[in-house]
Amino acid sequence: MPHSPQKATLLDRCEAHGLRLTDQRRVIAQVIEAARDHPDVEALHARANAVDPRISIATVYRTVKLFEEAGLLERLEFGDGRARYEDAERDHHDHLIDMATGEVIEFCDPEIERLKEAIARRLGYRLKGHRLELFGIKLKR
Amino acid sequence: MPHSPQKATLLDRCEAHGLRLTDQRRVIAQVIEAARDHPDVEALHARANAVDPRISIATVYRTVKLFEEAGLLERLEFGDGRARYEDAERDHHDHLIDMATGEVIEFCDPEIERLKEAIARRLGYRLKGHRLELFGIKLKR
DNA sequence: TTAACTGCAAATCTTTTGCGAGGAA
DNA sequence: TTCCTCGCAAAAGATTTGCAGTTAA
Repeated sequence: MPHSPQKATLLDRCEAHGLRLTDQRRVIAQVIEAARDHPDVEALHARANAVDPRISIATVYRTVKLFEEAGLLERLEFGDGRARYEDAERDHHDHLIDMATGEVIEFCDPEIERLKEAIARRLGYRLKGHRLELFGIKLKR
Repeated sequence: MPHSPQKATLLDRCEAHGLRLTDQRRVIAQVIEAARDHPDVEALHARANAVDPRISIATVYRTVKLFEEAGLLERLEFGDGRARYEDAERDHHDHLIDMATGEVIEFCDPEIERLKEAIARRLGYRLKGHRLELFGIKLKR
């Protein structure tokens, strides 16, 4: 079976952007890449500290901001007052938040993506970013 | 020409919810209803103070939270760290944010609304809330 | 070498809350 | 009368920043 094309690691993309690679940034990038959820800064700091306890939370804040400004990370807000982050290189998707449990389900619908583009164009804009969040309650059975 | 059905004022809906009507809440409700933009708490406080300078910002925070929990207001987040509010009774719409100017354009697309419902259902959820924000740059010409 | 980066602690910003006084029902 | 609400000021939570020492390139 064919395998999907290898994507550049977050670390490689940092380098490609000319960012200086420190030990701290290496660890933080690795933690983000390994994440299968949507960690906030506190969670990233905890995970990074498990690898290297010298990493301060200020550095995590500075690093996610830097990465986000470089377009390497996407900042998410689920309405609980904390920012969450995920690797921007992942295939685009939207989020459905389970209002009962806080669980976040990712999904991607090509038709809705197409509509986003079309609506922006109709309003006279080039679409640069977009965010769709659904909030729901699990149906019984 | 026919006129659209009269909607209950925010104040009436407060009363219908059994909320105690104080001078402060009356002013704040009136300010929200008169708003044609998406004011944050600071802006609401400033406008309320223009009517009655005795209204503290703590009361504005408490009131918007109360109104939101009663389902009378919708809380919006445009990614700048401050919550914004609008009357929940207004017809549903989404937002396109002009990344150059911060201007917010409202729109409503029936097809996208239908899709939101369909996607939630497909994932096994009943849709209770949703938020779509497009970020764009104005096309030349 | 040197500009960029880091940890620490203090500062900032938004939002919440304890308390005693005052007001709606 | 009896809670509920208010203003004030302090507290809390998330994020940013000044500073002086450290490090990648």
